[in-house]
Amino acid sequence: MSKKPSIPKGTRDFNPEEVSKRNYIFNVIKETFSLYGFQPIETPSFENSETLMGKYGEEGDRLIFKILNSGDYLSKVDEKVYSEKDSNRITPQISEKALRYDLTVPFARYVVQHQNEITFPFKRYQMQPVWRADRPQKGRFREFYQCDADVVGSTSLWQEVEFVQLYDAVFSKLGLKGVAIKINNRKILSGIAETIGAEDKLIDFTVALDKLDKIGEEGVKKEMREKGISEAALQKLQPLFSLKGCNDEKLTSLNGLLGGSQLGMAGVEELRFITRNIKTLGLQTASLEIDVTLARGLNYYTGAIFEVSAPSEVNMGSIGGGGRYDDLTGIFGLPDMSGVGISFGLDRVYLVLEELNLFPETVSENSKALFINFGEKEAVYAMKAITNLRSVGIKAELYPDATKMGKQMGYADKRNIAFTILAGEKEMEAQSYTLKNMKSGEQSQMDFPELEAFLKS
RNA sequence: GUGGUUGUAGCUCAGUUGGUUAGAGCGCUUGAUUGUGGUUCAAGAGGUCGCCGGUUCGAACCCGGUCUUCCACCCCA
Repeated sequence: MSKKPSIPKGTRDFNPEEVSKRNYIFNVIKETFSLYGFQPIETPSFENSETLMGKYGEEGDRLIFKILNSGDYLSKVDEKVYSEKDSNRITPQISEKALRYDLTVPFARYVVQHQNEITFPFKRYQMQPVWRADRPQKGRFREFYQCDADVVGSTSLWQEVEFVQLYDAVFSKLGLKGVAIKINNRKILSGIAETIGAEDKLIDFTVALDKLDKIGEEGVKKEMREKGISEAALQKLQPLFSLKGCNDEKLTSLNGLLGGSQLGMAGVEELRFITRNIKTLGLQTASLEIDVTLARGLNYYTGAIFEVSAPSEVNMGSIGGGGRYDDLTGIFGLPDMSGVGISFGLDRVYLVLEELNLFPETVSENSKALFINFGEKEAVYAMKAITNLRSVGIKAELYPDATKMGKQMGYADKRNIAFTILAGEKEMEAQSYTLKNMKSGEQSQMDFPELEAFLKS
């Protein structure tokens, strides 16, 4: 057993069926991105460490896969640093490159680097794997795909409106009904922190608030107290926990709560614009819900924050997220470039569709028909037909060996090929083919035009 | 990073207080069936019990370490 080869923790192999299903999701997302005017780019799977390090917080830095330098990398290490055995200080000396951790930061780097060639607003999509040195668990892998669409160079809230539509379009096409797109605004979170006098504890405050649906009101309050948020502040926060009703009602309540905060009010206005227009335009199957407890990616979001959760019955966490960041390219020296984007987690969407049995049967990239091999002369006859079928786009193949028929049938059966075609001496004489439906067992003899027409339908 | 969990045939799993030769179902191969698969029947192949070490007359079973699986927390897609 131990001698068997294996793959690293948190990685996966994909069999033909799985790849077909993944491609199906991939294509739906790609087509939708394209339909909304986004254009594809790709970036390298690894970047210079300084491009990535420090962009995702302390936790993120730990999760970045570092690539060891080539050659005698230890010889260049500073003696003193080496003797101290401090990993954090040695790492930059032995590793100058790191695997891509997400698609947003490389995109920011791309925009800054290519700013003179880019026409703004720039709408790009990108669907590539990313790597994180996380401990794997349900729906969490060390190598997984993200599908991102972002716009940079426009502060228009119509972008946010379109992203909500885009989420709705993709999940509707995938047959994932009733998805809730949750939306919040970083400005509201800052505004609340301001009103309760906890600006300096914004991160602690939002991280705790984010857990509301998991640990409940009391749990959140307990965590906030532990982080040093005063009892008076918690008192002021009370209306937040009982925020109810439709989006409009929530916004009205928030207005009251945020009375003193200009920033908070601005956030409310932004949300009002988005929800109002979505209401006017309508959504196919998804719904848009304001959720003030939503607090993701605070490291760079400055305006709207999106999150799409998997349906509650599958227990998967978020399958997509995004938001607006006013200053993403600032860290690379290009200030005042506002951007907004969303991301789909391909692997999690896959797990959700699989669990809910939502993959259409037609995603298979399997052959439509297998020709039985009766020997050399018959194989030539079959190959002529196969060549013609392929030229009109019908997937067909010949069983490579002239073995016993039972074996060839069994092969078609196991590969789930819908039809087998018998072309032996009998058929050759009549210039015909015997087509067998592997599901029903029915057989019928026909000439080539009939065969082609049948397989094409 | 913290806590737990798992590992026995290709797959899913049994395996007694530590005791001869480690089992089942499914799958696989062959045959019944020389132009018919999925059903049935018969026969057969297949395992260094994750790995390393320890305790013991004796270990799949007990102990330690290690890797792996899955799960929760943290964080995230």
